[in-house]
Amino acid sequence: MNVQLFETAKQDADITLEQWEEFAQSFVMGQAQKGEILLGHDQEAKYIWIVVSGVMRNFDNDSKGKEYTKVFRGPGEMLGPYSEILSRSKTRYSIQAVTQTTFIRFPYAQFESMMAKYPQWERLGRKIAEKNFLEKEKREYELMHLSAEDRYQEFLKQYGALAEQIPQYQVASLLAISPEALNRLLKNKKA
Amino acid sequence: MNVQLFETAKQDADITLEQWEEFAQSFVMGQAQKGEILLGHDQEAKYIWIVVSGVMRNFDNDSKGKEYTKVFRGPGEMLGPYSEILSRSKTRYSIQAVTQTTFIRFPYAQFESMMAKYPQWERLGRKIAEKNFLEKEKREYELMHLSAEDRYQEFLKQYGALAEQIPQYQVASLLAISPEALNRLLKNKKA
DNA sequence: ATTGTTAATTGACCTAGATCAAGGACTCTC
DNA sequence: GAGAGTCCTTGATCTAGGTCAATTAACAAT
Repeated sequence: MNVQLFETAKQDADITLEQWEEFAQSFVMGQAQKGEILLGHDQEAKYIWIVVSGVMRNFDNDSKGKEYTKVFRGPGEMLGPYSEILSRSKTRYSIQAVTQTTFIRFPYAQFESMMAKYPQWERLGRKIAEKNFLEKEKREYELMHLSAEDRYQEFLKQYGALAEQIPQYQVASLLAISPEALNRLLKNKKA
Repeated sequence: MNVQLFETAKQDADITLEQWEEFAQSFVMGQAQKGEILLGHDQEAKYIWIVVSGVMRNFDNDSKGKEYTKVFRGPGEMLGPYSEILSRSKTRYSIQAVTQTTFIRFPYAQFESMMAKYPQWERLGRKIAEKNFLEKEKREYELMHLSAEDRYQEFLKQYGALAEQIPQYQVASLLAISPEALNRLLKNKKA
């Protein structure tokens, strides 16, 4: 996992192995049970998680308890309160283990100090921000242009094998529809 | 305008005046009539615009001709086919002058070469990507959580004085509702 | 095995916003 | 000042998806 991430970093921004090791000093391994909340609402936004195995998600719920999921992440992917860190605010969206997971966690401050020290890391930081931006643009497009059904198709395409590990009501919360609506949509598909 | 942008760049990333001038060599001033399309669908994505006066927008339309606006920009703000440049694809969203405008235009390649040359520019590039990301996250939140009416309130808050210069049907296309729906919403407000 | 808990399913009904169609109001231009 | 565009307004009707309520299925935990 660690190795795979380094390879990407090397390719994106010529990160050296020495630098990566300096960075990885801050890594802490951990595990979480299905459903466990790793970062709750209104807490301090400090850490980024890397999924080693399992599925994690970033979600919140409104005043009526309705859930909204921003993203699911699987093995080799990162997630965390990125926007809250950037805007220096308390967390709005929680981080949760969707399934039993193993993860690596590091403080974003460590990444920041790498960026301050090495221009290549600044570049890596830019690439990451750009990638996240592109992801959000795609999402904006889907939310604006597509029907619930078409968003579901996109979901399948994007998440592939991960999709099966995610409970239906959480998928609904990603698509911004009710669990009942998703259920009916699926029923009609089969017929 | 140029001066104001430099000040921001200086503050965000310690850009020096010499560097800024090197960058600004690529600036070309221009004007556009109300409604004029500066970058159409399916063209090569190369340039970024800086609004000097007036209002510009980034929009597209689906197969039925329905419009979708991603963003409006006013004086001192930038817009362009950012995601298309980053993903090296042909433009999906067009750039249009909403009102009579004056603008500066520069090739993104110039910005890229500044980033390759100076670490501070890499940092500036990161800050810009992060800012754009935060904007999209806000938008994702609004599209997922808020009703058309609440999105309209957010629109007023975000765009302030610019709002008055934008035709109603274009505002509707930002909120992802039909012009008729926005009109009714406004009528009910007044009553 | 039995009970408690969480998730999925189904039905009945409701509502925000879409769509279609037809007028008005305002600008321009000649 | 008469058309010709645009844009805005209003009415009638439709529909995707929401909400509420009840049932069943799946899974854990004792």
